[in-house]
Amino acid sequence: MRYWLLKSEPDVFGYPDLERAGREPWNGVRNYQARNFLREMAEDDLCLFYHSNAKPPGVAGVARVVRAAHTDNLQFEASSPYFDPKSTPEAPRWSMVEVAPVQALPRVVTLDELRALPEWAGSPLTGKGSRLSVLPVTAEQWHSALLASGLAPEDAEHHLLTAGL
DNA sequence: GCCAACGTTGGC
DNA sequence: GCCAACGTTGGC
Repeated sequence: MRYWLLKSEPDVFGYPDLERAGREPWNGVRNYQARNFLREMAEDDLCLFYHSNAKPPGVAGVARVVRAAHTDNLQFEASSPYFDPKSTPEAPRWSMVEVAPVQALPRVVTLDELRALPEWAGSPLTGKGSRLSVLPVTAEQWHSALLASGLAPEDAEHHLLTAGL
């Protein structure tokens, strides 16, 4: 059981959109490092849903991986912005997972707040100029972020989160 | 294999 | 809207 962070622009697809959708393919990732992390994800791994390009940017919710990595077919669709002419069905280059909502955080934990937490020092998220959109989160980072959101400590425990699904 | 040009991300 | 940081592309 691992923890991750997924970035999404709320103007395009925010945490409330995930709640409405119920389930969403995390497609369109076209960065090799991010793709490799997607491929490491397992079903029931938990994700911090991060709002990028937001005011303020920060973690808005918790999501769960409901399907492990498989082919992102948008890479084959010429009309898609995520089309990759160099990829072939025989050797697909890009993968996606599917995620489902777990719960909205009582309060958005902003990037500034995360930067102030010692657990987040050295994370690709808080580093200057990092653009990585899928990244691993340590258990310490996970708990510190959820506690900062105002979740009761017992609710910040992942097994209670998953039990409440 | 180098690296300049270019496109994108995402905080500010 | 700006622009720094970063990844990718492609000429050589």
